[in-house]
Amino acid sequence: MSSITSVTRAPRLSDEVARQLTAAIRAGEYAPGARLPSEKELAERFEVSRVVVREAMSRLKSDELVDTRQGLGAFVSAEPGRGLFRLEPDPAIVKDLHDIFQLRVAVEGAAAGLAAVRANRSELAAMRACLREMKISVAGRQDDIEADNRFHATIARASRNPYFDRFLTFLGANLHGAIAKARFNTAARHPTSVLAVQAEHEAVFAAIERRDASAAEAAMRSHLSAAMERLGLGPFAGARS
Amino acid sequence: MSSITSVTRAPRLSDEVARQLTAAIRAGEYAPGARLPSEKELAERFEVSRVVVREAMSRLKSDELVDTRQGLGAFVSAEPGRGLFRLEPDPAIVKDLHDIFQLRVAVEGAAAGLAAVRANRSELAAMRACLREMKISVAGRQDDIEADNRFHATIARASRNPYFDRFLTFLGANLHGAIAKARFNTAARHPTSVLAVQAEHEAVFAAIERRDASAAEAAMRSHLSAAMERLGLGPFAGARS
DNA sequence: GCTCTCCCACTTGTATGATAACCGGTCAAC
DNA sequence: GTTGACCGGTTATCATACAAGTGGGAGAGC
Repeated sequence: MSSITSVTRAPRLSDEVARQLTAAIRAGEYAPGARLPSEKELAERFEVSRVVVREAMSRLKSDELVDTRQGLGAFVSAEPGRGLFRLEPDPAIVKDLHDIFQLRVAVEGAAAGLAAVRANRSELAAMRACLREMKISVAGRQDDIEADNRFHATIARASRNPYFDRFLTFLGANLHGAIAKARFNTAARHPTSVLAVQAEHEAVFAAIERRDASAAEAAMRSHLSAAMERLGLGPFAGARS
Repeated sequence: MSSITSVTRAPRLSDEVARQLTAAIRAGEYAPGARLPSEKELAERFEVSRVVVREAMSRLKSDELVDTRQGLGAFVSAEPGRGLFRLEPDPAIVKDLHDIFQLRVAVEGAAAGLAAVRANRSELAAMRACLREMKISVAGRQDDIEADNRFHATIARASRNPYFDRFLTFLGANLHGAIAKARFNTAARHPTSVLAVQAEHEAVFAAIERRDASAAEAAMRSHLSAAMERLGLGPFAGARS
């Protein structure tokens, strides 16, 4: 085993200043509406130049944490961090992964319910096409992740609620890396699960096709809950009793 | 009617540069992984100083749209805007309001289901206290928005999933202003709804207290769906059939 | 004493020029 | 062929200056 490791690069000063200011505001050190110290004073306090402070402030402004007015100063927003929902990059902790996935189960379940009511003919056809593709892969004992993702994305789109769509895309992008890793780790232990997955997908689609919102939601939740277990994340605790 | 209106303040240059760069990246003008023009070149192109460009870049970095490396340049992220979910401030359009509220119904319903399984004694007590407070207000034909919000927040917390909690707080903050406005507009038309609201809240709590996840979820959805209708947003289309 | 105006100190916004740190490539030296 | 010094280009940081906006206080005018 070699002790060689990638070196830790010195973090940018503006990153660090932004981090500390964000933390201070979130901790309530500066109440909403309160005025922050001037850029000059912050620069002295952090022992950096004003440019660095300004770049940090620029990020806080973009996060709607503060609002600045020329000649007056910088003020903490009335509702800090209101227009923004952030997820830590690459949630490595299993607990976090479980919780985020749980959120996805809830939202995508509801999306499937809506899709059952609202999906049009072309969207149903798209889902059917994905199922066909996956079935071919299943015959070869393989999974087709690409068609899988497309199937789920089509359902999200068919909910006809762009916020469901966007939020699921967002969650998907954040879970993607972690899922791939978990899939790799547990692949050997569940060699036959591709058949189960295919059956679950078909159950979801069948419910959507017959316009049964309640069944579609239940089927999607059941599918995703099973997926959670396959990934070693434990079950969706609050599922239908 | 006076023609006096608030003056339009000249936007900050860094805001404008950040806006244009963001748009360009989102439009795919710079593909993921591609290198952006150097700060010097961007400064010349936008006819601003390098400071302005750097402040704009600082925001793009914070949004995880680009990644910079000293000596190399700025590169578009592999998955632009991955760690970030944004909502437009003050969604005025009823359609958007409906869609966002629908998302909330789905998530908060699931949260109630989880709370039924996981809520501890102190959380149940907190919910009970909120109900009592609201009941007092109901007797005086008034609603107690503060206790109402606290009731919902307690359920979110009792889901024991911080992501549900945070996301609902986030949605709540974004809906708050619009809800207040809608409430004001429709208050006169629904003078007796406070009684209905109280009954709905009690149904939610009763289900949570007897640990019935399915009933808690249904009750919460029914409550929020009714709330949507009271606000003139139309029903939650994909509700349990 | 009251009011109005002007001025000043302070703050943020922008520009400029300089230096340090860093990167990839070139090319001579060995 | 490998090494290592060097170079041009890029980001990171700094110092300084000036423009523009704000609020308050000094002081004139009444």
